[in-house]
Amino acid sequence: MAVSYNHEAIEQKWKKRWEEHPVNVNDGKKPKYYCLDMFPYPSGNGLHVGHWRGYVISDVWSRYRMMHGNYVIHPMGWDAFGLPAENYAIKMGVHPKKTTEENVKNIKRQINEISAIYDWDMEVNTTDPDYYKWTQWIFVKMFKEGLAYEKEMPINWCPSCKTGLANEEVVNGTCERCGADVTKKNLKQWMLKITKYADRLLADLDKLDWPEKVKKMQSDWIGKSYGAEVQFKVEKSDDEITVYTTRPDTLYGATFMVLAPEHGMAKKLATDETRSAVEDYIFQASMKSSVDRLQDKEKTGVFTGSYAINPMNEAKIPIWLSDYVLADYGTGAIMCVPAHDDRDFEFAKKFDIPIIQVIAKDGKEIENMTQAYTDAVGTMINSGEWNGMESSVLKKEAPAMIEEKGFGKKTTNYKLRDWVFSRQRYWGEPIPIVHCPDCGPVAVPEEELPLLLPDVESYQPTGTGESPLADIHEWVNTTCPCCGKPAKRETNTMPQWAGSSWYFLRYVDAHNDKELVSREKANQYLPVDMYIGGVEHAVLHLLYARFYTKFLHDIGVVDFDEPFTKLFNQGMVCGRDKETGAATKMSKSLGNIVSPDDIVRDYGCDSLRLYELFIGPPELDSIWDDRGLEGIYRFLTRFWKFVMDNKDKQVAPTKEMIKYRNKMIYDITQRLENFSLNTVVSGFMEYTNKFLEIAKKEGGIDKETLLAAVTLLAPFAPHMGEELHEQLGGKNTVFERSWPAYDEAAMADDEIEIAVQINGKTKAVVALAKDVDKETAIAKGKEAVKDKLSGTVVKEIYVPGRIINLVVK
RNA sequence: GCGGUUAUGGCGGAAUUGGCAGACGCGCCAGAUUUAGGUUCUGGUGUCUAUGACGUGCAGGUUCAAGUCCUGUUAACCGCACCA
Repeated sequence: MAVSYNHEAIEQKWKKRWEEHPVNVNDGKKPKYYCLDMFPYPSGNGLHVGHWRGYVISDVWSRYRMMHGNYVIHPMGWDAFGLPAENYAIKMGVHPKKTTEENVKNIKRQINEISAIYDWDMEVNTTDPDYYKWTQWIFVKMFKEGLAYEKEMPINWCPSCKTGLANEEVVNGTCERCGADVTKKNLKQWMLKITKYADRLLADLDKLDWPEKVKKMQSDWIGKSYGAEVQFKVEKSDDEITVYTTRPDTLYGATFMVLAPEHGMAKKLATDETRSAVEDYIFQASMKSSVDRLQDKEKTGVFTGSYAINPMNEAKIPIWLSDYVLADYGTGAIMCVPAHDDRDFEFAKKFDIPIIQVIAKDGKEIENMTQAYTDAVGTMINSGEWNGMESSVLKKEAPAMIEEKGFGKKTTNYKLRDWVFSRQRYWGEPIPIVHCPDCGPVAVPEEELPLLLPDVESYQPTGTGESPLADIHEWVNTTCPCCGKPAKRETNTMPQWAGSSWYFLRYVDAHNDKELVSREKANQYLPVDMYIGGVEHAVLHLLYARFYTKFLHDIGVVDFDEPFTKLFNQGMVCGRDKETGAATKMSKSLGNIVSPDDIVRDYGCDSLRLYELFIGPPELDSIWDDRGLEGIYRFLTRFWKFVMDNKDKQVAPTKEMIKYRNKMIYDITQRLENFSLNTVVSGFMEYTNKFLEIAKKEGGIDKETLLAAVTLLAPFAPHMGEELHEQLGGKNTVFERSWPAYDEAAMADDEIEIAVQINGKTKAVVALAKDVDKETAIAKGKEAVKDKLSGTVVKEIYVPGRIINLVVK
């Protein structure tokens, strides 16, 4: 009688064994494969089963690559700067470093429960001075290259977190982290010139094997548009206003102009009659929060009293101010063509401004226009020398024509803004800059890095726009590295994204104290072949990491300029709402968190790993169900028994065993290659059931089939894989074995069951030889359904291996 | 508003190029084992007015044949949101 499945004993045994003899070793000859997880923030809440999902997927994939002869780089680390530790410090007075250490310890313990092949020699922690030395070093390099610069401007400000935010961190006008309404605050900030890379960040998306959705989100975020800048003279003045338009073809249809209230010319354009109204409007606009401005509402505006001259036809058009025009996009001023733009149409209707159509839809003007005609399709009318041209053609040619006339120039624009990089918080990398009254901002010399984050008495953000570091006078007051005179340190810290934008480089050379990463190692092991993580980083982290990589490429640190060749986004694991049955995000406040710790104890790591995959298609959100886990445990028990009961029977392989063995290898491999991991698990169940059936009939199963099944299962349930491999007489580790190969000839069926339909409805099933000819097949089909066949067969369809359909009238 | 994803039994979900809808698992029903419960094993399980008909959000269409293709439409979720 075989020993029954004891997950605890087996898992303990193999965890220990792997610790002594790691299975993933670099012999310097195997080709590398870099499989990366998005590294976690070491939260005090620990991991829940949702976190496990991505880690299990990446580990299965890593082990699968290993069995294809790769040396797999599969590291893990900690993105440990950030607000929760700092907020905890404010509340409890515990140093964030201490909190972080404790959390890392706990989460590392939890992650080890997964039994993934993480190489802890590569571990990095963004809050480790040996690590952030290089985060600061990159900043210094950017500063020296002119990519990091200071600017005073109104930035997004979270009044709750009391810090500035990047555009990417503002979600629907609220703070990405805490949900508070974001306001504007005028602050001197460090900025990173990510816009310099806009074109490359956009163009190189084509090189990436990423979900289309993510590529689309990035390209929308970069938001490149093509158009023209056109200069309009201001009537009775020497001033000119430049507008940006993507529809220069409609230039003759411009009947007014709108400037953002923040536009530099706004006040100047006011006349004596309009001055008070204009100033009032500008003031009101400045008081609105981002949320107010985003809200769907009627357009507001004020006439400045001034007029602009359309350079094409000398037409005099009124200049208005309105907050529907954004100050920081294009030139902050637009020409308005109400006939062909929805927003301009709405504005013109409200303020009774004339509407001139310049594109004839279907060859004629639209009568009683009730909405703008925005397609660039139709013949130009009311457009002087452009009359008769096709709008879509003119749209492309107009910028050059305008440029030729000297009225403006062809240009492109981006929605992407430079990255606001300063945070007025404590728990981040100090920005390594000294402000000297004479020399201006000077970088801390590279040999003085890391610039250590000093201890403070109070972690409380000041709220004034200064970081808590500003209160540490002995730290702030220093000397200028350039001229030696008294100077002050920059007191802002970097955003959490700084450390996570390059960590994947550091893993492969984590202990290098001379360089960020040695060029040899970087080029040998990178880029990342497979990056697995949640879709929530589609723009933030992934865009920043691409930017950093391109910069490091440009300064010669690495030879590649895209960090992540392939990206996979796993879906969330949700809880179920007890009342509605609807899927809800697992959260502490809803009390629907499932902890992996209990499950590992009760069912074992292998069960949890398989269930994380079986729960649903890996790219979709799924709902956790404890009963599903029971089913997996039953399967593993059955599989265990199947192998243990048959391992010593020494049964010679039958044709059927060989056939199903090959089919199993084929199916599992195909599904795995397609990342259809839920059906891999169902495949294991199906084939196990099939083999149990055969074993019952034949008195056992041949050893090669058992070994194939165990080998296939190993990346998914590694402990059971190892143990059964050993039980079957295998030496060392199952992961030394190559992934099983299949023989297509052996898996072919001699007979294929084919449905026989009459008028598309299945009436019978016949077994046909695999190479049967059409006549025989149809004859057999007819024979099988002869009782049900009435009328004349007008058409006979035979699709080999698929179907016989008799069309009867 | 624009863009995307999704919709299949009581539940989670299967279904290369259009080719037997509901694999696999959960749950449920019946039986075996057990003093009993649980475990395990065997069989069954889409619906209905059941030898047949109907069934993949809804309404049409193409086809010998549609979950799959086309047109329209609804709902849920996600992303962007006055970017001129």
